[in-house]
Amino acid sequence: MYELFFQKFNEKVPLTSEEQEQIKAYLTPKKLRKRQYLLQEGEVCRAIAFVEKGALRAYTVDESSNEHIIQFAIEGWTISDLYSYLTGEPATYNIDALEDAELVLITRTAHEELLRTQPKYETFIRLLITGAYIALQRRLASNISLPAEERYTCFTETYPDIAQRVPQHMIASYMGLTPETLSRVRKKMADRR
Amino acid sequence: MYELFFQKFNEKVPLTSEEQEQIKAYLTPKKLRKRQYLLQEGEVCRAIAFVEKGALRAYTVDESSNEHIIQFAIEGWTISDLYSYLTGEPATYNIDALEDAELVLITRTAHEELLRTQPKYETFIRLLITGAYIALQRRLASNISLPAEERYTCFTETYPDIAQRVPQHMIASYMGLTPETLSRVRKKMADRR
DNA sequence: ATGGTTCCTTGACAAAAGTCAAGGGTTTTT
DNA sequence: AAAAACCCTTGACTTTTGTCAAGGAACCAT
Repeated sequence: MYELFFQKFNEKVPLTSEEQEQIKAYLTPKKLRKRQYLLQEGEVCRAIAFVEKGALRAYTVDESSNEHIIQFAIEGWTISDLYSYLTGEPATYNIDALEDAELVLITRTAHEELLRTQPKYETFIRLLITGAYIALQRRLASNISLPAEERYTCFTETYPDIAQRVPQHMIASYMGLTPETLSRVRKKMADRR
Repeated sequence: MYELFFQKFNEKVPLTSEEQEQIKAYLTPKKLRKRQYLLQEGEVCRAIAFVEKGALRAYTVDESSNEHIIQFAIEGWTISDLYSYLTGEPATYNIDALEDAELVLITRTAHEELLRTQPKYETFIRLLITGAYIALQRRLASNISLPAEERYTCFTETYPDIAQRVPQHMIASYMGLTPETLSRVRKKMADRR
């Protein structure tokens, strides 16, 4: 159940098996069916979810009830409303499963205990967030400086697995485009070959 | 010289004065004149810069030699090409001073020493990056889901100080707009009052 | 002081993206 | 097996944004 989680953990910070058992005691497994919510806007985000299996997304809904996809997460990645998680403020994101999923949850209390007692956990989290920050900065740079087509190419090259598993209209939303526009961009690309 | 740096540090992680002196020994002060580079694309980013005074920006230059502003930093904030800093890869950003500036540099070697020897430093860095990550996620959300005008309003409300100190065309670039478009957006807003 | 940047604005036009509406192919549900 | 929901595509049209060009104000440097 925790294989991938500890694989990723060990890649960042090697653990002895005692440390691993110690940490494991704080983790909560959770299964989610497709379309089930992990978090709804307005609730407090109680856990960081590491994806062992399946796919999830985080999204907002605006006044015109358009969905805007903030983030995808598949095997090996984490997802949460970090702001809500850390501050206890109501979440602004919804998170739900795009496929049946198996998660490893780090609840807020587990997080705080682990930070207090296990220095390697703090290092792990620091590296995790640093990686997420760098990835996000790339995404933002591509968003403000590239035209739609290059943004899409860039996305499919960086995340070929997500591009295949997720409906196109969600990818459009992730890139800040309408489904129609992405459809046309793809057509134009196809016509050129 | 390090007042603001340690003020911010203590807000996140309180330090004894011995700890503070210990950390201070690893820091490097640096002054920068307006228009001077802190980092040029292709170099390796050797330091995280904390701004004690002044204003800086990070930006990329594309094939058509358009500048795209990735980040601003004024008093109390940090700036760097974090990816280059951590991996030693050549930087993809340029960083320069928009006003005469006083910086506190954390060099890569200082960073590693501090991580090894001073647990509170790791906590400080973790909180720093977490804050940056959350801010970036907000910026991205506003970028993909809001029209230009609301994005601009949101920016000026969140960073009124930056909005006033920085040339408009840089703010346009930061938001992924041309200077002309931002100028028109502002005109439209002004006409409505 | 003056000549040169830099910065902002405006106009006319072009390109990109959004909106609305319809249709058809899947998959899911009942 | 039929109905419903979902997803993608396409067309016609509108809105938003970008591009190119010009001009004027403010700031700088010699």
